[in-house]
Amino acid sequence: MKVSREQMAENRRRILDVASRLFREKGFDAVSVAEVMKSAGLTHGGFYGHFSSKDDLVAETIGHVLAKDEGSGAGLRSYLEDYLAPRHRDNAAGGCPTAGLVADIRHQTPAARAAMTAGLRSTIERISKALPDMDAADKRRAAIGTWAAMVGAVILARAIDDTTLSDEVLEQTRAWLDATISPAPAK
Amino acid sequence: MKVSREQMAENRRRILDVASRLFREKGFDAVSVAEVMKSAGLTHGGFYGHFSSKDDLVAETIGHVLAKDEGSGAGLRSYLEDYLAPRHRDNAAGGCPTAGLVADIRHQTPAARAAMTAGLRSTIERISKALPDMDAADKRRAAIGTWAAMVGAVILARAIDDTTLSDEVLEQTRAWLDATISPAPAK
DNA sequence: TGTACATCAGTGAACGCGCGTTCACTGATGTAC
DNA sequence: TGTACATCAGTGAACGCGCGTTCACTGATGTAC
Repeated sequence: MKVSREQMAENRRRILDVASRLFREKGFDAVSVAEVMKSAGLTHGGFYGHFSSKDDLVAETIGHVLAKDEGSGAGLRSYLEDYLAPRHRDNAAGGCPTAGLVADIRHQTPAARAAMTAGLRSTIERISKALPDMDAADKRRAAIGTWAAMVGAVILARAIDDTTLSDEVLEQTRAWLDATISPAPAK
Repeated sequence: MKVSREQMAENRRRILDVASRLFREKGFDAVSVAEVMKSAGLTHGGFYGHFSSKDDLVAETIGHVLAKDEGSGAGLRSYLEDYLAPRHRDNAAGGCPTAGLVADIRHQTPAARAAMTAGLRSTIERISKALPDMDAADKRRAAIGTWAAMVGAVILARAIDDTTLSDEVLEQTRAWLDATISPAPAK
């Protein structure tokens, strides 16, 4: 049966929300169109009224989730603390879309890669602005290095089988970044 | 037809070599058993004489490729230079197994995760030993942070659609790590 | 404002396809004599 | 060392299954009067 225009827009939003969680949790390939639609409370046949293909959903989802992911607003130090935490590692579905999706992007369509590239560009700029006083070139360098280490550490920690080592990777990376970001903030 | 014992052992080795390249290039899910066997010069039916399942191949491949990946032997600085290079980014099939496979491991069997964890543990130790003089705790911290940034940077660089930004991520991470590893090596 | 009907969002059965896996068969290997 | 035959690595057709996608249908929406 037909639904109202607002209902349809809300359905589309719910499909994207649910897809972004499922994709982060399981990866693009391991999530079926039927699973996304069922999780959104719909049947799979209606999918193609909203998206032209599963690839289209993937690209739209990346744009959708990165638009929402506008940082905490708090300082870089507390951002690091939340990011490099077991809670974040264990919550891929609700966690950073970059950490959850970036490695899979290599095998997706050009539209999906473009959406992810835009997200990465803005994240690097956001981190750069949050860095303490240094000249612009140093800020950009530190922002890129810091972001690479953050994403890398969460990906490594999620792969590791052993909680002790996994926790250590997060905690040591956090301590190391804390130290390198401001070499002497005193105590 | 039956083949000699040595031939069979060589076939198994070739399957693992070919699988490790294909998995790094396309990801575990996107490579079929038939594709691996064909690339190894065999037919798909013979696969189950060597491995009990595709999951088994995945786990065996990780052990196989990590056993081979015994570092360059050269110094850490030249390792960084090769690792954080466009040539490495563009050669996922022949590149670092960690950068190529670690993000996918989350969705694999416990055996596969255990093999990857062992590889990560030994890589961290290897980097730790290659670091210049500092006390043991600092070495381990720097090794973990450095490794996270290396893996993260290559994964980010491979996701990015824009060569300029991708090159920049590699180069800035390299420069940043170079600077943080030895704060004042003079010139 | 109230009615008549064209529109179209969502339904669910059905499709073709590629996947992992199985199995009856083949013929070279390698052992027993 | 040479022959006879049991073994078994590899072959290729076939299987069941889940996937992305299509389509005839339904019935609430929202527009024309």
